[in-house]
Amino acid sequence: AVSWNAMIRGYAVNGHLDEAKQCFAKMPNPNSVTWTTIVAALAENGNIDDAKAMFDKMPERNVVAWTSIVAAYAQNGHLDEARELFEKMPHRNSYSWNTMISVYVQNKDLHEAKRIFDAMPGKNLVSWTPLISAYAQSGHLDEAKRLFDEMPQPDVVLWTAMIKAYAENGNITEARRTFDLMPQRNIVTWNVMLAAYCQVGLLRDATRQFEEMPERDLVSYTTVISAEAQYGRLERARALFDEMPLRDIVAWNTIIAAYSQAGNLSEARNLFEKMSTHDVVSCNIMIDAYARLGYLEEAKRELEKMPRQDVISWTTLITAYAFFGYVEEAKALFDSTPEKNLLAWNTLLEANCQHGELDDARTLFENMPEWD
RNA sequence: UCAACGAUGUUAUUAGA
Repeated sequence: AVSWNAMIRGYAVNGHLDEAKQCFAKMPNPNSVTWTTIVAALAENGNIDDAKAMFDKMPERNVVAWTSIVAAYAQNGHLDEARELFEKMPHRNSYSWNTMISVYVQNKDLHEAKRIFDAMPGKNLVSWTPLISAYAQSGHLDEAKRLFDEMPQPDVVLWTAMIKAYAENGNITEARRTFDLMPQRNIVTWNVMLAAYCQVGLLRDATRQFEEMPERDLVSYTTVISAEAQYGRLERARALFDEMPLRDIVAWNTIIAAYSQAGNLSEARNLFEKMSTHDVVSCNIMIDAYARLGYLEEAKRELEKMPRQDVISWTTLITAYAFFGYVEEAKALFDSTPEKNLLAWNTLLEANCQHGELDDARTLFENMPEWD
């Protein structure tokens, strides 16, 4: 069973869900590990209903199974169901509690995260780290630091989170001090420091950091490529991209976005066609590449070609239509959006206001399911 | 022994500055 599980997991992490399922179907005696692997894999690919169906079919459900279905709902945006299941599960271990903490943190509900945290018995580093990050992200750097200082034995992950916390709040000096102070660093630590320099536009320091790093991975390259592009140094970005020993989809997306932002649609498209696979982000970048130059039809066609769109695909297109003055078309697109979430409502509302269609804006506003 | 939790890179909107 162990080797079967390894196979299934291998397929799952590489996105080969069908093979994973086939393997599962052929397997003589799936155990609880197998079931949980499948549930998690389904959820990661957005099949929350299938994941739940699997969970319900399980012959027995242990803490791990319960925790993964909780995480599954949360990953797919069903926060309330996640919470409900968390309350309902027969036993909770630290993984379960920690999952709930980071779920609330990801949903920017710091209060609820804190409540779970306070109620949690036997907190560990994994409980503290997301909370500290959340404080920093919401501008409460002092509180983040206070919690950090309370930790007797911070590990690399927590130290690195603290560097990020300083960097996010623009304190590059403290970020660097922390970097120098910590007992050991790993590649993520180096990358965070690298990104910190990039974010504040210290590209010289970033480049030096990049060269001094003990090793460079995909993230290191992509961080610098993106930064160079952002500061208008497209040539350098491209040179780095070409220099990469390996390129993943994020690296490709980054360089394509760089060309798009520079208005070089033909090279963006050229690279897009050279890629072996596209994900939602790649397509969104292309939609934007067309849209920002006013090629709205092409942008729309790109969206329609996508196997499935996300909020960003729609807002990109709707905003572009509105931006170029096609408010009616923007509205039509909005109406064809499968899920009208707050973001899309706001986008359209904004469009109406900008073009002086205040009556429409008011009607829209009054029909919104919620406001922020 | 294999499964579920924390730190890093790419796309839109708005806000901040």
